[in-house]
Amino acid sequence: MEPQPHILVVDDDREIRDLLSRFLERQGMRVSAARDAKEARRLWPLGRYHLVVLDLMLPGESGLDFARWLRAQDDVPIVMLTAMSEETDRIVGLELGADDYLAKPFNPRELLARIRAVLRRAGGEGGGPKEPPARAIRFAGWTLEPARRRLLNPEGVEVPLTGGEYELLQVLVERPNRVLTRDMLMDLLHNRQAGPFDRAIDVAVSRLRRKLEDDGRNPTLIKTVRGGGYVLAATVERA
Amino acid sequence: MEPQPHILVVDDDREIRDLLSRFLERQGMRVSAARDAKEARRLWPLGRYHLVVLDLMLPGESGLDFARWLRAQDDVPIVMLTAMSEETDRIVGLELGADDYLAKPFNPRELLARIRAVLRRAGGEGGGPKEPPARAIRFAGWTLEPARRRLLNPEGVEVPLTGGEYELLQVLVERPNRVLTRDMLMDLLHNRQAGPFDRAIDVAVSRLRRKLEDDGRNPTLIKTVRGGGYVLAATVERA
DNA sequence: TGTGAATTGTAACGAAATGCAACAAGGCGC
DNA sequence: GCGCCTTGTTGCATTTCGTTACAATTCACA
Repeated sequence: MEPQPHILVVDDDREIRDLLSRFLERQGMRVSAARDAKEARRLWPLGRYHLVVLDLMLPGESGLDFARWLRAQDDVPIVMLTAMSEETDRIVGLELGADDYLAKPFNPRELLARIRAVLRRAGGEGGGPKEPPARAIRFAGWTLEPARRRLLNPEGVEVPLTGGEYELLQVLVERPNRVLTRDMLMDLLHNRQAGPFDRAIDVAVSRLRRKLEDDGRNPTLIKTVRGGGYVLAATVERA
Repeated sequence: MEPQPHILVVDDDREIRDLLSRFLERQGMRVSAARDAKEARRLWPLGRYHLVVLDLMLPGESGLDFARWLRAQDDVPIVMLTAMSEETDRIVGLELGADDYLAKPFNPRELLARIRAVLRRAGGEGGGPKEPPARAIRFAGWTLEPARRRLLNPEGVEVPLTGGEYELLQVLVERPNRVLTRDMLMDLLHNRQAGPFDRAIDVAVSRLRRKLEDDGRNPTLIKTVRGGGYVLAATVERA
């Protein structure tokens, strides 16, 4: 296991700084806090931070500007906090390179979960065994190359996949012979819940099937489980 | 065959603990319950649990942390219960190694189904080696391939089965020469009870028989036990 | 053995779930 | 701003499966 993750919290609200410091430290992390971008800039070279929790609404220089500066320094993961729950803000933040986003007021526990998720994704935290194995994955003649994020057909020719199609296939391939409900797929792919009449997953599967040359009327690879979801019906092996 | 699975339920809601205890015990499982992580930790060494049902939202130490601890102890399967809003937690949970999850409020029957699925996937309990690779199953010349979710006739040609037909056949093949009542089949296939005039199973068997070229008037493979149910009359061997 | 009640087999029907083409909204590069 | 690409939505065709109806079979019992 990695030593302690070291977190930098940047927020002008003293109460939040203290709360987060206590809470995250109790969870086994080291925490430093800054009240604004200026102070954060001063702290930055003094420690090796694994992740920055950044309030967007800061006095003086905005959190977005500071995030931009951070990005220029290093690719440290950033989790943004903001009072505005507008989707656009989220987009702006994510485009800027934030790794996740949380609207205020937030549940510390949820922030913790996201911090951990981001750290794990960043490959920090002990290089857990859950890291994306960059090895090629073979199933039913096909090859999925996570390293290159591409799919090769049995003849070894690349079949172009869109981002969404790749993600879906990856999720399926990681759980072969297991029925994945639409809910789960929605969760794993988009972090959101499926509405009652949501057909997005069906359509995504349909599109993926076509690229895999799998006939939806009589599928071989991605089987439908009526009332259940979908299963990858194949044995997968990691090269 | 299998000893009683022993389940540990960790949830702070007394009503849920009681409900699950009663329900799962009625399904032939042994159940222990804990109200929080602390109590669960105390119970852990006292029993050999085959599976843990874990609420993510616990007072004191979070379910996520407890799951992490559990993982460090043992690779016991975990099924998580989550509130709808904890989307991130669900993701983190799965990444952490939970084997499945269910959003609250949940249907006990559905939980039961998932528990069974996870136990089955965990490959016979008792801490045997992991996941016996789903081998092909042969009976009376026919071959059922769980890995590909398909059926081959004695000539080796695939006979397309619908999802329901496949499930039914799988259930039968896993219990050869054993009479399965309609109730049992209904339970195993749909997690629900058969109504008094429920003919769904009969019709399903009829449809499956046709694909297996088994004459309903004089069946060879799937025999009818009047007043009882159905039996797969064949010796099965796993390749 | 004959008779009626139960039970089972299965064709037919229809509600619900799924496949997917067509459309639309938004992102991205120019 | 203007297309191209990606992806969600909608509508409709198709498939699946439960229900119903009725015929065939079995059983109890005279």
